[in-house]
Amino acid sequence: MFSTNFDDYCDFNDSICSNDSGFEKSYTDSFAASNNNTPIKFDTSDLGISLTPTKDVRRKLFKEDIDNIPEHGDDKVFESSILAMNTSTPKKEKKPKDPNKPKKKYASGKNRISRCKSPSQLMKIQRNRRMKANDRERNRMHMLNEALDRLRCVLPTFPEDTKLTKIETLRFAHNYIFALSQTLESLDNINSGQIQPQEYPINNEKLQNCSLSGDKIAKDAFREIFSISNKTEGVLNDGTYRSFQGYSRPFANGSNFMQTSEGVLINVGNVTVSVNNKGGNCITSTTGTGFFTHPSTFSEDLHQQNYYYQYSKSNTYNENSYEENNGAEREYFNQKNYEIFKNAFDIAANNKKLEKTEEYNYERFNNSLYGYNEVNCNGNANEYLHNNYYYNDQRCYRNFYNRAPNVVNAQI
DNA sequence: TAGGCCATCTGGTCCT
DNA sequence: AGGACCAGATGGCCTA
Repeated sequence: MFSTNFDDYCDFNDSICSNDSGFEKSYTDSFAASNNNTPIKFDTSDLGISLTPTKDVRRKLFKEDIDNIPEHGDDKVFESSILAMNTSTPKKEKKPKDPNKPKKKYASGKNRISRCKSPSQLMKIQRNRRMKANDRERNRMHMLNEALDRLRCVLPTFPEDTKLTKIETLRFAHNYIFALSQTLESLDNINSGQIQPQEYPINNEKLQNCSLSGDKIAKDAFREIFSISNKTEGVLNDGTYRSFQGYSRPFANGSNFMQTSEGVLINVGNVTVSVNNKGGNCITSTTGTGFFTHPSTFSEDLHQQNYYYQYSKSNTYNENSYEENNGAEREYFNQKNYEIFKNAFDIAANNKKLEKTEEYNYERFNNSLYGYNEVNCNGNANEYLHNNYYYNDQRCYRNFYNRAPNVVNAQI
């Protein structure tokens, strides 16, 4: 059988395994091919030596694999097994050789390494190369994972007990960056005076196509749909839209942009970004083909939830307490909002509809205290106050826009 | 139990 | 020659 001395498999130098990989020297190798050309591995832990990784290595090997390893000493069988190793990567077409390229002055590849080497020596070299390559590959993947971890950390939320998958992290980052960039750009336009109050038609066909595709809304698509470059709407005077609601449709006058005394509201295809200069920001997402609401936003204690999240621990609302609690105590991103936010983007990206649940109760809200109607729009003080207060509660606009309930949203 | 996610091994390819 | 990168294969863990 094979040697149990690690040095026999690592006879070049200690640099074979890097020091910073977080792993001890590992050894799992493919020595031969079975009858069906499946690469064979074996675990040297059975040999009484500790060569298996000590952390995060879950790979275990089976006895039947070991049984297929050729007997030690039969170098010809061993070598032919190596040569017969199956390759999983399809071969690519080789580039034509450059006739002007000077020839190498020495033998290369297998011929060179084979020179003056016995088969057993050759196998040692091959194994050590493989070990080094495996170690490098592990380190490379670890660095990639570390980069993903750093990306997770800079996303707006990262609950302690929840971890985005790799693909979720990338998708979430893409959407988040886009939403923020659009917000910044719009704010710049306001500050520079490029945006002037005016109406313009929206390209509903392109908006629909863009929304149905489930693709991420790219900048060009955004401009094409909304012609946002120098057209938007100015501040409304009647307070109708002071509530920071998310829309998947243009606002009442056809614009996708709205500025109020409390911030700005921007429609970006599937995503609405609200930047509130007092009470926090909001990102809302819809599929464009229907609306949906995270069930949790329909719970009876919504009032208390919003009250707590937006206005800290204050129990009553008035203009004074609003200002007083506009400080660091406010919890802008919590577990609940993270899930809603993530779900919103996920649904928008995949064009999925949320299944209705028993928690949907349309009638309950039609005449609710927070229901939105034309009277409210025209300035009923009490209702307006509530609408303003529940700026991330989409229910109150359902009737006004005659749309199905509703959207998912999140406060950031 | 199937499917998703992940870590790891592996050989091929490209480049220095 | 050797390193980086890639993609296929594999098996473990977890969850619905």
